[in-house]
Amino acid sequence: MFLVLRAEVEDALEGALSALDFPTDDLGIEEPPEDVESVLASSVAFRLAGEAGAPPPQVAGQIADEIDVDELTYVSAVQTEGPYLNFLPSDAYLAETLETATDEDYGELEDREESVVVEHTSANPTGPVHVGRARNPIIGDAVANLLEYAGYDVERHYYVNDAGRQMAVFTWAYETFDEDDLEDDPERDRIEYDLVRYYRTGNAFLENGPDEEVAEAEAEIESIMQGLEEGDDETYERVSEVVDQVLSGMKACLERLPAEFDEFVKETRFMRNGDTDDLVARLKDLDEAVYEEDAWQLDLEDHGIDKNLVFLRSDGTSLYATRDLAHHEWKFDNYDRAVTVLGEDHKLQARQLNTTLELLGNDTDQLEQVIFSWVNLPGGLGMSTREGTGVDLDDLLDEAIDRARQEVEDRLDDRIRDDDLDAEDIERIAHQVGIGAVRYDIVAKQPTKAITFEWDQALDFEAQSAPYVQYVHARCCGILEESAAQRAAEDASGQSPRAAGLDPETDLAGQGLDLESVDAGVLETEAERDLLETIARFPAVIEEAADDLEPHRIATFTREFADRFNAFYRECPVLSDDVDPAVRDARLALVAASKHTVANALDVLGVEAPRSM
RNA sequence: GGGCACGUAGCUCAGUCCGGAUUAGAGCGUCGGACUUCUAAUCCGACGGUCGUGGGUUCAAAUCCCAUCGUGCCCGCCA
Repeated sequence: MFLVLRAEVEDALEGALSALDFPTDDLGIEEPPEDVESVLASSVAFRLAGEAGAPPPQVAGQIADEIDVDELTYVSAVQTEGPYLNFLPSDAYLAETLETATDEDYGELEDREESVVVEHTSANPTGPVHVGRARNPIIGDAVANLLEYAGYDVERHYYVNDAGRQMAVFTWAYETFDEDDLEDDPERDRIEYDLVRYYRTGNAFLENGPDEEVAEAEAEIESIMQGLEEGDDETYERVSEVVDQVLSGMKACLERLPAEFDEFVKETRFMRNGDTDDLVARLKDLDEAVYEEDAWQLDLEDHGIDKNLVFLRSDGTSLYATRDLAHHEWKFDNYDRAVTVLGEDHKLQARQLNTTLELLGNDTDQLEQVIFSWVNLPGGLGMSTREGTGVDLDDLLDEAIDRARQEVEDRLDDRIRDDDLDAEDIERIAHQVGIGAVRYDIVAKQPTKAITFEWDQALDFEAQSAPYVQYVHARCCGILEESAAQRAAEDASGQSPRAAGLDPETDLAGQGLDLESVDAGVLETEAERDLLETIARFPAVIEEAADDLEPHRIATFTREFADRFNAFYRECPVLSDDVDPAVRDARLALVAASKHTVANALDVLGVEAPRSM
């Protein structure tokens, strides 16, 4: 509804400005501070003061006079406050917001009939997913959800680096060493924890082993890479045995978040189908192509990139970057847009990729990157799979769930709501809260900022965390369930004509509450109106966050929303006996609207919305 | 050395792209309050900030420009 209101205000303002012969290129539309009654404002009078030869407040007055409020649907009045123009919402604005928000899909924008492939995580299949990498699936999943809500047709891809030197090393190590050669037991009973030991042992051997044996190993690794390059089936099978096993374990870990994918795209696919060879041929034809030190490279200096892009090694094998170019052209063929979530260490490669794709004649406007900074351990220590440093995501999630479970149990005695949580409920809540807290903590921050990982901070269940927002959802459900129970009781005693209760799992249409007869006009308190205005903004927040690929804005919204809801909860009883029935119904609709808003906002973030907690 | 990002209360962060509403917002922590009333994982109040620093542009700068300092990342025939 906010989007419609904004369009209406823009039209009205533009009309008024041109009627007064003022320029309309900058309408100065902004959102007013919290203590101002209006939902939209304009500071355009500041800029027009010089031209008008009058002080800004006077100009604002002129403009306000020029706008005929009677012609507007969602604006009830245009007021000036000094130089500012304030647009106040009409009853129709609030009524329609209440009505549309009681729909379960509230916040989902119209289908744009545009496909987007979101590639994220794409961690090399070398071992367990650690916390340093966890930012990628958490942000990536949220970006994909966000685009889906914004009306795009989204596919989620994990690009599997199964052709690089790392995998050749891994394959060699896996085939060469035995269980006896490995120093430690697996840290966890899952395949990637088992196999990563070979990878670590192999890398240590290559670094410190006897020269002669290392040379032999290198020869073997080289032959694996050559085999892959030539499309040799046997080599592919050998490497796949390692890749598929490790990947299956990583997949299981990511599913705990859950971060799920529509497709795991292997880079060997673009070697085996000939795309990489074709691409290399086309790259060689570019003006920027140079042959230096026996390797084919692209000199991108004229395009602002100092570092050459090597696309064919002196031994004739392709590189990750080469195959990624083929990969991206494939994306362009199959999707309207492509979004990639990358760590900041890949920034330069992303620029090279972009520039090269453009040189190859692609329209790179359809390619966007979301860059995030690294997660470090306290003391500035990094996380590495090869070296085995870092916190495993599995451990973080286990710890989060344990702490959440403890929290639920500690609070059990103090609960007022008589819904008797059983063991299964406790486990459910522990999972929803624990994992939700981890995801929220990461997705709520601007990805460009570096994060230092600290247990207590990541697992803080207090305000500004997932549980804070989840609690609002549980409160909504509590009220709706309670109302259902009350109505059922009334009906049983013949006091109420309404038989159906309200099921918080579904929307209100078709339930006992007759939305047609709900009158938003009875919502008169500031708390109610503030809440409704916040609900009204949700679709606009989705749109803006999606345009900029910034899911953290949804998290910011959930906090503002939770604040507003808690104010409403404190000041406006819904089910008390002394509440007028019309007010009660309107407030129930408001609670239902709140529930859908917060549930869907959390859904975008990939955080579950508990019915009780 | 060069490139890119980040620097806002003791701590963790919004706000910065698109400059505007006499006191720059939250949370944590500290201190003090609120559960006979739809769940207190909540709420109310107090304390706490030269928005890294210095210039500039502007009627107006946390926000734009320049410089500078600090931190992170990158500058491989690795991925």
